[in-house]
Amino acid sequence: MVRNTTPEATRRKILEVAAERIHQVGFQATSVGDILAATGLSKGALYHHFATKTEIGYAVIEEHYADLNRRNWAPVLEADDVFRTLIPFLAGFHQQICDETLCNGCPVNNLGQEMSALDEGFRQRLQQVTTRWRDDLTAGLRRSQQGGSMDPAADAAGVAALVVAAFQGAVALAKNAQDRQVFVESMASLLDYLKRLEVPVSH
Amino acid sequence: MVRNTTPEATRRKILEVAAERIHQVGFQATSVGDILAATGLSKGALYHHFATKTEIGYAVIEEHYADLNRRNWAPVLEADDVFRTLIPFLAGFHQQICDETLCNGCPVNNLGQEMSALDEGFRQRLQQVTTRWRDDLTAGLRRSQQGGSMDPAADAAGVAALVVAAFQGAVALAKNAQDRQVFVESMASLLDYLKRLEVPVSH
DNA sequence: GAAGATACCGACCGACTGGTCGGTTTGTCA
DNA sequence: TGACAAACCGACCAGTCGGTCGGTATCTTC
Repeated sequence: MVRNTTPEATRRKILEVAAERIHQVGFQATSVGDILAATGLSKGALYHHFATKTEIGYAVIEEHYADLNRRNWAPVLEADDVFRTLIPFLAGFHQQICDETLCNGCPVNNLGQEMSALDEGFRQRLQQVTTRWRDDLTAGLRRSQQGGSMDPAADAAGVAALVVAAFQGAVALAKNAQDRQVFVESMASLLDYLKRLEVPVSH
Repeated sequence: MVRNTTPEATRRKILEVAAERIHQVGFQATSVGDILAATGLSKGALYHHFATKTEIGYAVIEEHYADLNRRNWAPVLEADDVFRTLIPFLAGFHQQICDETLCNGCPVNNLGQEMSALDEGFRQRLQQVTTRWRDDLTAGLRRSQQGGSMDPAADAAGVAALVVAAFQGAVALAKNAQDRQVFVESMASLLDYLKRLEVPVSH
């Protein structure tokens, strides 16, 4: 037996497998035994790194889903003109995402619907991810309003809330229908709205 | 012991309790024992009326959630001018719904996120409810376009998809945040969009 | 009023769950 | 080199779950 010199790798492996399984079937339907089988680890190893199954769930949110969400939306949130970047981003989103990912739904939304009523720790962590996402978008849209690309009369916080709600809702619809078409349709109308908030470039 | 002369009442009781529990904590977290305790029935009675726990879930969707959704949206979907009715409906929705219901989320969306990846029967039944909702809304909007109240250039199916997606997403956001404010904000922006699709009444 | 169906009872069952713990191997450091 | 801790092993445990089944009481039908 070769002792693992980087126990951190074991921890990461557990989290990776757990994140995938949880995304696919949810937290409750993911058993500790499943994670063990998929990693090839023993129960002792797993419970050496995590005190409970719940803590694995927490860690998955904090160390996987939070980053995943931020990485996905980074091109928008870190752009100079968030509003102008948002439009082509949403328009092209359905092409950059594969069927499998879309049909598994948004991990944050999935977990939220499944767990937030059952465990306050889940709820708070998931809410934090969503709130940050929405806050960052709001701040970006405000900058675009000041920069003159977005209608200053619009409520930036409201638009951000709608974008997040519509996005998550559309992914959920597509997941349930197992069909990306409804996602594309919803986003098309959202884009139609956003374009109406666009201020033409003046010279 | 007094034999129940209306066994249908027993069945209804089971479904009522199950629907409430499932709405609150989800299907997996609702145990048969919970339902038994809440109804005061015996296990034998329950399994006399339903073959499996899963079938109780199916029946709850078909006999409770489907109707619930249709009843809630009937004022809009059965109106003469669906588009014009939709706007005040959405604007007033957050007042007609109590905190508890809003914070439990939409049953259809909750169950969809939790179960559609686990059981095809759940997925199909839930999809049917959502699809019907969306189709009815699409048809109504088309009528409003023909009637002249809604911009005929807009894509009715897309707008309907956005309304459903944004609505479900906004409820989910409010549930996770345990705060109706984000729901109100999202709906306000959705309304802003819808108003832009409104054709002024001509005389 | 006998026979059979319906409604219901609850003790019991096997499967599976998350979690424990005594033990073993391996690396580190004095 | 010996002591100690970290990493890991896996048999085992108590509890819960969905589901079964032999039985009983009540209603209906002939």
